[in-house]
Amino acid sequence: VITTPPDPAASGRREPLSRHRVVRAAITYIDANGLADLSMRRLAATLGVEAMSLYKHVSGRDHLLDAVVEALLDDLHGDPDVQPEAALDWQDYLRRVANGVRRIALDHPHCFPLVATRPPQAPWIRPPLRSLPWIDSFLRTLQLHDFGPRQAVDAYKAFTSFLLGHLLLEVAGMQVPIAPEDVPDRPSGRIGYSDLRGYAAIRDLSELLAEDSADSEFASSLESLLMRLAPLHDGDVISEPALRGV
Amino acid sequence: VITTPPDPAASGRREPLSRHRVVRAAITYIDANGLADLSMRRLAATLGVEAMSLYKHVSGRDHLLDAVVEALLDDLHGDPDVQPEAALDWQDYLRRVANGVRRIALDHPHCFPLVATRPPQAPWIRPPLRSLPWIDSFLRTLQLHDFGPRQAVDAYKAFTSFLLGHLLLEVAGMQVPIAPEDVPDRPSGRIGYSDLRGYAAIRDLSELLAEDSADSEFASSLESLLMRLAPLHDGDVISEPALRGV
DNA sequence: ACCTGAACACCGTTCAAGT
DNA sequence: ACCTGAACACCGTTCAAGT
Repeated sequence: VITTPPDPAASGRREPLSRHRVVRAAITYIDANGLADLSMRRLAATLGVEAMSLYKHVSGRDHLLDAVVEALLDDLHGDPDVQPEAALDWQDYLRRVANGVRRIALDHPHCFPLVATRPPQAPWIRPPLRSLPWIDSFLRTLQLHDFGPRQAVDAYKAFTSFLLGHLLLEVAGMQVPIAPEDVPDRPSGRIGYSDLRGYAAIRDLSELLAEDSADSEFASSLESLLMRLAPLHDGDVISEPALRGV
Repeated sequence: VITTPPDPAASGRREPLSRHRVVRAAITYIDANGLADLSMRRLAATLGVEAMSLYKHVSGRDHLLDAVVEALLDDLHGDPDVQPEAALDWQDYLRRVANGVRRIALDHPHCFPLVATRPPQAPWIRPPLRSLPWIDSFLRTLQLHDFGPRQAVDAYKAFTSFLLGHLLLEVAGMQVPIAPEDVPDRPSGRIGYSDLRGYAAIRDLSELLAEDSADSEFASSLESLLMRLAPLHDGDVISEPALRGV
């Protein structure tokens, strides 16, 4: 279960255990063993230290999990692919951000539920685009591309709903527990073909249901969102229906 | 913290504590005290019983939480508003189901994260439409309204993504913890206006961001999804873009 | 048949004590 | 200054014992 052995006789045995090192170790641990297995005691063991030492750097389990989320978002925010300057137009920018967030989800499937579901620090912060730097550059970039204030905010809302729904379901489809606290293996209670007696519609469509269409689903749903946002931006694409006031 | 007192001298003191009663008590407890506060011991106290008695009926905390989800979905599945026969056409059916699921979310904001994030029992099951009866009637109803097998499944996927993203964010915006395990109150770490120094775009748009547009956002995004699904159904509405193959 | 007391192996977190 | 041992108040879960 332990990922890294306590590092008993490594070179610099007394590396002073910074906050950064604790958070990084947590990400590694979650990626390897799942969120359900993470405890302060076990994480500490990974670092060759006792649980109580962690409290000098993270002030509690909850704050540690928040720090994990922040670290992942900061990594992405620094990615050259998602810099406003890298984008040709606003559609290109949204595609880059969308694919960047999706990369977090696919690279850290055990961590993503945390990004998606940790309670935001303010009611207007919407996962998964949930750090102040992200929200600020997102809004600023759209306005740079001629979105008005209301349009930029509407786009933020629609875009985050889209990302959250798709990516949480994509990660769930990888059979990673979505709920942070969950047990990773549920050998019992798993539904098999034989449980579908009485559910003819499901049985008839079972191959289609099981088909992994996450890639094309994500892409086409994103394009559909871009089309929906276009009339927001300027009236030249489609006049009906407007996003507002339905 | 305790909702219902242990019922010390009520009429039928020896009501025999069925599975149904345990699950119902759990829903009541979560609605009142939040998911974070639910423990087997505390729930038992609510029923005037010791924790160990619960295990005769629910086989563990995880199964109890699954049973809560199932109960909420079963309630909705029995609602006359969402019966296939009640719907005028497929758009009307999807609107009814969407609003039904939204009602669960708004009536039980502390429970909904469970519906959204409990690991599904099979990879092709997509929260929040996650019970076999629901999936079966959903697919059957769409096919009744001339959706082909592939179109029905695509609609299931797009519809669930839409519901999950919107409703999870709407509930989060009510400041209910999204993550099942979380502490409900975080007095520290809450972002206020003064923390926005350096984030001019956020500060400029703060009233728009804080505006509660959940109703219109849900409605207009739903209409947008219906438009997107229409060409799937038959070619008569819009020819471009098709959902598939983008 | 139904419920419970006591116990087990864990948690997160605290604080005075060690080095 | 940094880490730890021991302790506290909890968990979920088990099992033999009570009624």
